[in-house]
Amino acid sequence: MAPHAAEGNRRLVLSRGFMAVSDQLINVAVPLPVAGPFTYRLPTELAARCTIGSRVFVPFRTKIRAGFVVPGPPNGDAPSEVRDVADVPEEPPYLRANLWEFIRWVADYYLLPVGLVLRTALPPGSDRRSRPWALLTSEGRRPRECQDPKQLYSFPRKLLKSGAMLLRELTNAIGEERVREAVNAGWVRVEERIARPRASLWKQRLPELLEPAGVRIEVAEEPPGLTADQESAFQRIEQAMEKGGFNPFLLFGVTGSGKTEVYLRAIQMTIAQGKRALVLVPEIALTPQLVRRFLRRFGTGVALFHSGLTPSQRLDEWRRIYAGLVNIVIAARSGIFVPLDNLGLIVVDEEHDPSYKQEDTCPYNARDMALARAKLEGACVILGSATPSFETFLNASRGRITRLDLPSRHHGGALPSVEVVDLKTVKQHEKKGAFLTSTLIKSIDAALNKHDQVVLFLNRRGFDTFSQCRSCGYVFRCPNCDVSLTHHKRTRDLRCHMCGFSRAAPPLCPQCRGTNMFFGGAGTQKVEEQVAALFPEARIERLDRDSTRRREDLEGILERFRRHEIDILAGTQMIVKGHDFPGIALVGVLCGDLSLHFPDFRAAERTFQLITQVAGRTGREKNSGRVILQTFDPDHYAIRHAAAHAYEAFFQSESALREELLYPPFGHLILIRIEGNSEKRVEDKAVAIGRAARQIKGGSREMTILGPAPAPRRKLAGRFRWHVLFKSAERRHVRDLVRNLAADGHLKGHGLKIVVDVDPVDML
DNA sequence: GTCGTGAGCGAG
DNA sequence: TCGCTCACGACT
Repeated sequence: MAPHAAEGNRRLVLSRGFMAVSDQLINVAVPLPVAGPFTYRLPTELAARCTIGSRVFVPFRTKIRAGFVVPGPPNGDAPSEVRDVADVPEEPPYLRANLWEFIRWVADYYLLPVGLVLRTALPPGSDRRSRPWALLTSEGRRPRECQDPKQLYSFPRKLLKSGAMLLRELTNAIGEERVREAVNAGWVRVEERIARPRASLWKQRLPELLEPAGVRIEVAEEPPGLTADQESAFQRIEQAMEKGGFNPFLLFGVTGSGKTEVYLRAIQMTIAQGKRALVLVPEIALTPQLVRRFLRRFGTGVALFHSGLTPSQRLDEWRRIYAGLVNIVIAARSGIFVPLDNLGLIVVDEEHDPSYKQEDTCPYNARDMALARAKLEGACVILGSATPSFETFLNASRGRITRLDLPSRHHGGALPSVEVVDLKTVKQHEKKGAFLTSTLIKSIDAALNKHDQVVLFLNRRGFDTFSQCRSCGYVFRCPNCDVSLTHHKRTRDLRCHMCGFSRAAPPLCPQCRGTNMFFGGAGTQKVEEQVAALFPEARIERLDRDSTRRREDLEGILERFRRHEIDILAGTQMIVKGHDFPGIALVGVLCGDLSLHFPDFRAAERTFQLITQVAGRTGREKNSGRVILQTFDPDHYAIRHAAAHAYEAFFQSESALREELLYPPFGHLILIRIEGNSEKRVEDKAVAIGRAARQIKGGSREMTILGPAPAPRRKLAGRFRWHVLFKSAERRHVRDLVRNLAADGHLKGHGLKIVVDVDPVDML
């Protein structure tokens, strides 16, 4: 039995350890980018506190490190001499079998080593490793005055007193040479030691976790009544939940249709069934309103889990979740791995948001994995959006996901009318580089006269998009990232938006020594400035990554806007996220097609989503919502359909293109991203992978190999990037190709980072 | 991720 | 000829 089961908390009671009859073999997964699990022998004396899911300390290569006992038969490839588990800390088994099953599923789907997924899934501090210690031998304790004079040096007091110290400390104290001599003389011996976590850690902190201080929220508020649409959507969910099992829904509701209330009802139902709910939101820091609403409704049984927390806060939340002290978890994408047991519902809010996709060493898409996890756990899923991702909508139209519509706004407001302004026909002096046309200026004026609020949206940040010499055409570029630098007037410098590089803005062109440097273009700062010049009476604020470095800045600006202490809010994509402001009468999209010409097949989808979302900021609760959509490309289908609020028409147009080119979800993509400091080596590797892939492919017409090619952002944060893209109508073809490449050792290279990105989202 | 191993080249 | 650096690949 567990010697440390927390009192009054049945969930933390350890199940009986393994039978302690004799040493037995167990499987251990280590949180490293290696495949696994590995087989170890569990000494009899450790068996009692060890069970499936336990953290164990095992010798792994030269170190002792943390691993996790996982179910399954011993590894068939294990050598005859397996090593012994070194220690088992006294704590509950961390890794429940269902979470492990999910981790394995993710690893398999994304072709990742299971240890890597395990690492991303674990709470902070669970991965520990041993360090070498210097131990004083009995020989070393003996007085040795009459020996060789070289041996007369004294050891640090610490070593003599306690008989052990970190090898590193000893080396610092007496030098590497003397340590070596002491070891050779047999006075000191080196041993790997891992600090055992204090058994009290789980026990001690739990009572305070049961009653988190200072988080008490006022009693749960009474839910408001539902509209007819909300009611019928909820009823479908309710029926499915009564039936139980895996049930995926797309909640397709226009902006302001009250999707959140449907989530809240579904969660309430989940809790009434004695189950738990996981709510994923794109960027928790950007949605304080949503979080507050959940806390108001459900009180203290809510945990927040996101990267903005400190490691110890994260661990505390993780423990509360693990211990079953919360019924609801609101989390960013990494929350897909929270140890929430008895899962009845997963909500993915704004499911189209690209931030659900993690791009770095462990690429996964939390939205897709929400479906996978719900399926494994037999839970219900609600994917909510006003502008569903193309993939989700196609799944819904194919009947794999049940579509629920909220076609009207819950306060009876109409969708705003959108007026398209063709920037091609507008005179240059009107635009002034800040895209302020006379139509827009007149509309702002009219709105301000009625004491209404205005939102101006520009899909870029900073003072300029770039800075150019008008004489010779020179453009400042980032030496690390090869993108044009942005001029910031306040700090009078040029900055790279990719890596943060900055340099002073010079008065002369470095190429032709001309004085005609042009810091033109448009950014939110410039917009703010010009609008301020045009409307000196108006209270104007800027909302972008620069003006909201800290989270409080963002909340402050949003709060003041809500209280109507700001008349005009100019901002970038941040403005698009689901903030609910009733008083916005006018939305100006300064240049709708800035996102349209990215070298990415989702550019049209993204543009449609951005315009639709920002347009949806207005016309709530009032009928007077108005949108001015300025664009150089008014005939583009993404712009046209966004202006007409015609999601399905957009979907049809996009469908034809995607199907023809076999883009997702008609085709399946795997991107191999190769990154490194030496472009030559990166390129060589990319070429080698491309060649090997074509060889494996042979004459097969089942798939397409694109590239190798330098990535659109060829240089990012000082590293060169190339990629190779595989595409096929059937998923298994590209998967098999990548597996073959990996088996032949093509997907590793020294000094290179090679990432296999299944279902890539950001291909820049 | 990390570290021991063996190949490859420089100082003695 | 010893010894250093660097790429490789395996980790139970």
